Parts: sequence; C-alpha cells; structure tokens
Amino acid sequence: MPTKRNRILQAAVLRFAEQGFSATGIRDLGSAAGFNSASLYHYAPAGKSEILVMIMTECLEELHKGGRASLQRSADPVEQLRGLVQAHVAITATNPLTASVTDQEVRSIPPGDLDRLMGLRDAYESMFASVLEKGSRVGSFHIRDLTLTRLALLEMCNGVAHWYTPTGRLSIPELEDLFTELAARLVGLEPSGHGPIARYQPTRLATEPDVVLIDT
Amino acid sequence: MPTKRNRILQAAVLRFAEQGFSATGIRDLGSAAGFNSASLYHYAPAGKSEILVMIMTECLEELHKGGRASLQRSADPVEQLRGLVQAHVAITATNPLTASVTDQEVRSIPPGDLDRLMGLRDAYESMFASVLEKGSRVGSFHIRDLTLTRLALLEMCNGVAHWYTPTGRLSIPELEDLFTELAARLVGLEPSGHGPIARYQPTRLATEPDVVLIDT
Amino acid sequence: MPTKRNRILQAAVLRFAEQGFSATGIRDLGSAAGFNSASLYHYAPAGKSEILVMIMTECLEELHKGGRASLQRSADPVEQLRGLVQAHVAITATNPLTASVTDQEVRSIPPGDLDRLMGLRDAYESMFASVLEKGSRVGSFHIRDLTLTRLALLEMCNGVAHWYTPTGRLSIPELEDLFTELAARLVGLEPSGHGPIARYQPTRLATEPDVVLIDT
Amino acid sequence: MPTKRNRILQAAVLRFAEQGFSATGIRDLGSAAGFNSASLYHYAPAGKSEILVMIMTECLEELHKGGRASLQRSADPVEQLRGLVQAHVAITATNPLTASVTDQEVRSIPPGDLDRLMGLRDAYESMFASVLEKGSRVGSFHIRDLTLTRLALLEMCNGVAHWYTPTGRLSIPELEDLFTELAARLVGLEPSGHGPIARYQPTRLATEPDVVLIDT
DNA sequence: GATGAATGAGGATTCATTCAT
DNA sequence: GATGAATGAATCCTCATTCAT
Repeated sequence: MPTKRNRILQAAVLRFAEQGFSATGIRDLGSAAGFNSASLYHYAPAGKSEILVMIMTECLEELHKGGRASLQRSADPVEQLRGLVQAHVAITATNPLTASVTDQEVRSIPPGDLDRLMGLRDAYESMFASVLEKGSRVGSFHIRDLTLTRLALLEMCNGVAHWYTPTGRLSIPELEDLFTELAARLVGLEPSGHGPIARYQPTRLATEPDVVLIDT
Repeated sequence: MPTKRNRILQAAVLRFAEQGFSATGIRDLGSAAGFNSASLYHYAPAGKSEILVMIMTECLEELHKGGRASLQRSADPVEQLRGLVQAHVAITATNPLTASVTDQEVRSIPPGDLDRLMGLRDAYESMFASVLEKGSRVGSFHIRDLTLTRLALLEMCNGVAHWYTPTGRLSIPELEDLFTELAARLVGLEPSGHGPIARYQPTRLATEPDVVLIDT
Repeated sequence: MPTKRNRILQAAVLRFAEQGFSATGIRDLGSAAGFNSASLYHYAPAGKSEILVMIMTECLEELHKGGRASLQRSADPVEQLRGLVQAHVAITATNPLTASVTDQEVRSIPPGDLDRLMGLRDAYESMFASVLEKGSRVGSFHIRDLTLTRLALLEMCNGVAHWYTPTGRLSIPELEDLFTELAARLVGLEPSGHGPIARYQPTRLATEPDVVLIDT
Repeated sequence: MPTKRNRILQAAVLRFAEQGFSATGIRDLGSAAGFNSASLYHYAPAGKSEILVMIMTECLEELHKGGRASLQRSADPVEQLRGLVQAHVAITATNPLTASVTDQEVRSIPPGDLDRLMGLRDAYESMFASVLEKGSRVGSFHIRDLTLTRLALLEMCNGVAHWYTPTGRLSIPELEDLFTELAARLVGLEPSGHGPIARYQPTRLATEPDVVLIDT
C-alpha cells in the first residue's frame, strides 16, 4: 500500500505518460489518485508542475545512481560501458512510464527547477561521454565520431521507455543482455565472450504505477 | 514566400516543437502565422488538431516515399538498409522540427485520423522489419533479436530529430554516412568498403519552418 | 445608450461601490453588464483590476480638471478655495459611486498603475495645499496647522461620496454652497457676502451608473 | 503579552486595515497570529466574519463610552461638542487601525450582526446630532444645515483614521486640540478662549496591533 | 487547544470555437 | 478572406470550512 503522496505520483505518471503533462488536468490527477483536486495542493503546494518535478527528480537520481555504480565497479571502459547500458536499460524497463515522462516532458519543467534537473541529466549523460572517450583513447572502442555515437547510443537506450511493456516477450535481463551487445557493436567492440557483468539491481521507483494489465 | 496555408503549418510546427501540441493555443498559432485566431478556421475547419494532422501526414508521406525509393533501388538487403537509414536521416535532418512533432505528438492525433496515420507509420516501419528479416535470412546480417534490433535502430534514427540543429558541426551527408555505418554495426555487418550509395534527395517540407538563427 | 465598454464600467462601479472590489467576482461583473464573464476580457484584457484602473483614471482626471479650472479662474486664494471645494463637491455629488470607489479602493490598485494614479491624486491634493498656504500667507485665511486643515478639509469633502444620494433633500448647487461655507469656516474666513462663484460644471462620468431608484 | 484571542484580533485588524476584509484569507490571519488557520475556529467559531464583528464591537463600544462620558460631563452643548470631538479624535488616534477597519468594512458585516452594530453606530452619531441641535437651538452654534454639518463633522473626524500615524508630527493631545477648534469653526462658534476641557482618556483597545515601526 | 488532512464551492483567467460583418 | 465580438466550458488554483486526531 503506497503512501498517499506516492499514490499521487503514480497516478500522475500514468496520466502524464498517456496524455502528456499539458493535456492532463489536475482534476484528472486528483480523481485518478482518489482525491479531490484541491487536496493535491496539500502534497504539492506549487501545483501540477511540482508533481512533475518530483517524478523527474526521482528518476534522474536513480539513473545517476545506476551510472555511478557502473563506473565504480571497474576501471575498464569496456566494462563501464556495459555497466552503463545495463543499468540504463534495467532502470528504464523497471520504470518505463516514469522514464518515459522524464524523457518526454523536459519542456514542461518549471523554470525554477530547470537548471537543477538539466544539471542532473547532463551529469548523467557525461558519464557516457567520458567512458566512450576513454575507451576510444585506449583503443578498446573504434568510434568515428564520439559525440554522434554517444547521442545515438543514448537515444537507442532511452527508446526502451517508448516501447517496453512488462508483458513483452523478453525479460528485463534478456533485454539488458541484448542491449549491451548492441551497444558493444555501436562502439566497434569485436564480439568476444565477456564474462557476466555484475548487474546493477534497479529500484522500482515509488513513482512507477502498478499498471493494471487488461489483456484482450 | 510561402502560401498562407504553409505559413500556418510552419508556425504550428515551430510552436508544437517548442511547447507541445496541448500547450499551444490557437491564438498563439494565429498570431505566429500573422493571423487572427479565427482565420485559422478558414484553412483548417476542424481546428487545431487538423493542423497537426496536416503536418504529420506530410512528414509520414515523405518518409514513406524515401523508404519506397530505397527499397526499389536495389534488391540487396545490405543496400536497402543503407538506403532506408540514409533517407530517414536525410529527411529528419532536413526537417527536424516537423519530424520531431510527428514523432512526439502521436497521442494528440484526433481519433478519426489515428488509424490512417498509424497505418502510414506502421507501413513505413515494416520496411525496416522486412529488410532486417531478409538480410538476416540470407546471412548478410547477424542479428540476435530481429524485433529488438529494429526498435533500437528506429529509435536511434528518430533521435536525430531530438538533437539535430542545422548549425551543428556535421553536414547532413556526413550525418547520413555516420548513421549508415552505425546501422551497419547494429546489424552485425562486417565493415567493408561499400561503394557510395545513391542518396535519396530529401524534400524540404512545406511544414518545416525557416528557423531564424540568432548567433551569440 | 452607453457604449458596451461603458456599460461594463458602470456595472463595475455599482458593484464595487456596494460590495467592494475584492468581494466582487468577475462573473458578477459580467452578468451585471449583460455579458459572459469571458467577454470582459475583450474590453479589459488585464482583467478585473484593469476595470478598476479605468474607473479611477476617469474620476481622478475629472477631479484634476475641476481643480485646474478653479485655480485658473482667479488668483485670489479665497476664490480659488471656493472653486476647489465647489468643483470637488459638484463632481463627487454628480458621480457619487465613481468617487466612492476611487476613494475607497486605493489598496486594490494593481502595482503597475499605482504610481501613476497616486501621482494624479497627489497632484490634485497639492492644489488644496498650495491654495491654503498662499491664502494663509497673504492673511486671508487663519489656519493654525496647514497640513491638518488640508487633511480635514479633504476628508470632509470626500465624505460627500459616502452619504450623498441623488434623492436627498438638497440639490447639488445647494450642497456646493453649504460646503463652500463650511470650508470658509474651517480656514477662518470671516463670513462675508461673497459674490456668486463661477460654478465648475461637472461632467457626468461615463463610469457613473444610472441608479435605478426604488423608493419604498 | 496579549491573550491568544487578542493576538488574533490584532493580527486581523492589521490585515483588514492593509488589505481589506474580503482580500484577507483565514490562512493569512492564522499565520499572522501564529496559528494554523483551523485554530481560529476555536476562538471564532463562526469564522472570519465573527472576527470582524468582535473588532467592530470593541471599537464602537469604546466610541459610545467616550461619547456618553462627554455628554455627562456638562450640560452645555458647547462643552459637549468639544468633548465629543476630543473623545472621537483621541480614540481614533489611539486605535487608528481598529477605527479604520470599523469605518471601512461596514459592508462586510454579516447580516445577523448588522442591526446591532448599525444600531450602535447610529446611537453614537445621534449624540452628535442632538448636541448640534441643542446648541443651535440655544444660539451657541450658528448652523445653516444641521444634517449636513453633522455629516461633514463626522467625516472630518473619522478621517483621522485614514491618515494618522503614531510617528507623525503632532501628539494626540495636540490633535485633539486642533480638531476641537476646527469643529468649533464648523458650527460657527466665535473663537473664545475656552478653558481646558476634561479630556476623555481613551482606551488602547485590545484589538489595536502594536505596529512595528521601521524607520528608513 | 491545536493541527494536518481533506473537500466542495468558487476565485480569476484562458480555451477552442462560432458567427455576423 | 479575414476579423472583432462573444461565449460555454474548461483551465489552474484558492477559498472558508470541517473533523479526526
């Protein structure tokens, strides 16, 4: 049984993911969370946008945490990249709606929080940049354009949030495995049987709604 | 000098790309196009959503056309894949705002047009699916999971719309070149000096705004 | 038949005078003027407070005009004071509701207009100050405390707006006459048969509602 | 240290005087008094309007008391009028914010209390009326219009609440003195050296906030 | 005594849309 | 073709108030 605050965040993630932030009204949010719309202001005095900020903060911090863990586990850029990708995919697939909202609603961030949140995101993405750079420098990777490859890699990984559903054919570990291989290919790593990586165990975020699945 | 209709579409693309469809009001659209908001109903009787539909239709049809051209140029899945990626990147980079709106505002499509537009998009994406499948079957590609690879590839390519700016470091042909190589890697093609591809020459869509660049 | 704009201003004055600015809703204003509340934004884009500003501007400018006329008519401070009081009373009694709102709702003036409106009011009140000072200096008036007397005089005159009703016992010219005598007493003028003053003919402001009188 | 009840009344007077009754919220009142808004209902079960009623009752009763004292001190209308004005000015200047609220928020009185409070006010004002009438009848005053003079006199005296600040140039006794003279002039009393009046010693009301003075 | 939680009603304002001109 | 005027519905948010704790 989630906190009332979390019930609100989950309801918000669900609605934001389905309809977008702007198209979601607070009455909508309120009733989805089992509240009167006025009650939301008890939990998020600054209103709808504060709810978005809470959601994004939670997600970006988890990504950041996953990234840091991956970097600390090994000094080898090959292992680091695998770690970054595995963690990203794991977190995204564990919290697809939260990740989707975080990725898509950047333009709805209130001005006062923009710097902090963009700072978090940039710090996270720079982990990818530095790993690619180092791996390229030491000859592990063969990359023609560092920036472009990083962008392509990140888009590919973020994409998971767009299409992943927990009822899909593949389990999250399988997904992680396939994506680490795709990432390896992108950076020009010759296929070699790498040992099993130490998986980052993603957190199921409090913001991620428990989707009721209605199969047809 | 663009048609009045096109002036409206361009203004709409700009606003939709910046603020999102829901967050953009018709008054906003009108004044951006140099019109009174009421005048828009002359060009789009069904209102705001009709404008979105026009934009998406234009973009999806251009992608479709680019895809068909690529498939017809050669029967070799290797060449076909290169063609699909080149065309996609070329179209997206030539019309980044239109492509971005088309990609991001799927949830704002009015119900009556959803089937047609989703049909267009699915038809386009199935070109990628069938090329990957054939290339995999004939041994040109080495793909562990066809579906997943297609999704990853498409997200990577769509991503161009998210970060591309015409003032960037790379020219569009360079971008096409780099992306075709990344795509080749994704599908497990060993690097081999392929001859120059027959470039699909993308259309600058009437919906794509002429961004005024303000250098600082 | 008043302009639509004026119909709105009149309705607003009536409501503001009865209930106060803050206690008056915009729906209330709209329906009192025969409009949907949204329509008010066509005439006062900045909302309720813009309506208040229009009202006050009209009233303060009329007072200013009346004051200037009085000062120009004669150089004698005795005549000038009589003129100021006559004009003030005439304007106030001709537009009692407008004057009342102008006097009582100073705290509801939006910050952006505060300086301008307070400037108008101060300029007007300083006419009284300078007349009192000059009359005192040349020995026409016998005033123990200039500032205090000015304040007392102004409050006395402004008070007309608080209790005056057109159905009262006294006509406006009688009122003017009585008040000029009271003012003369306040400033210590010995009663002497002054000739008839040149009356300032007050403007019936467009903001002043045509009160429907229901006698009981 | 004031009672909690009085802390609430003082906070309310301050806010009502600054912003007006309607524009002041209970949350505002609560936090200004150091309480949660819900706590106010412990002291004023009927809500915001009950607080206003408490304030006004306190003020009107003090005025009434001051008036009665003035009437009882002498039978001479000249002395009575001096007493009424002195007491009024003294009470108003001692409690300017309370008096201001009492004067300005008549329209916010809840219907159930309107009769009682208006009765109090009318009873108080009729003291002025009867003194003027008697003094006029016995030939002490020379008044052209009794009603009008009473209204003018009362407005002049009430006005003190509008502009008086304790940091002003004049002390309260000086103010009383100047106003009794102004009143004497209004009613046509020839200036004659009256002996010192027996001052009514005004009560500092529990509702009057201790204004924190910030000199600049 | 005091308050956090909750709410229905209403606050001002903006919305997309229509239509006479 | 184009627009000013008008509106009903919806927007976000704040209101005064209640009540269990």
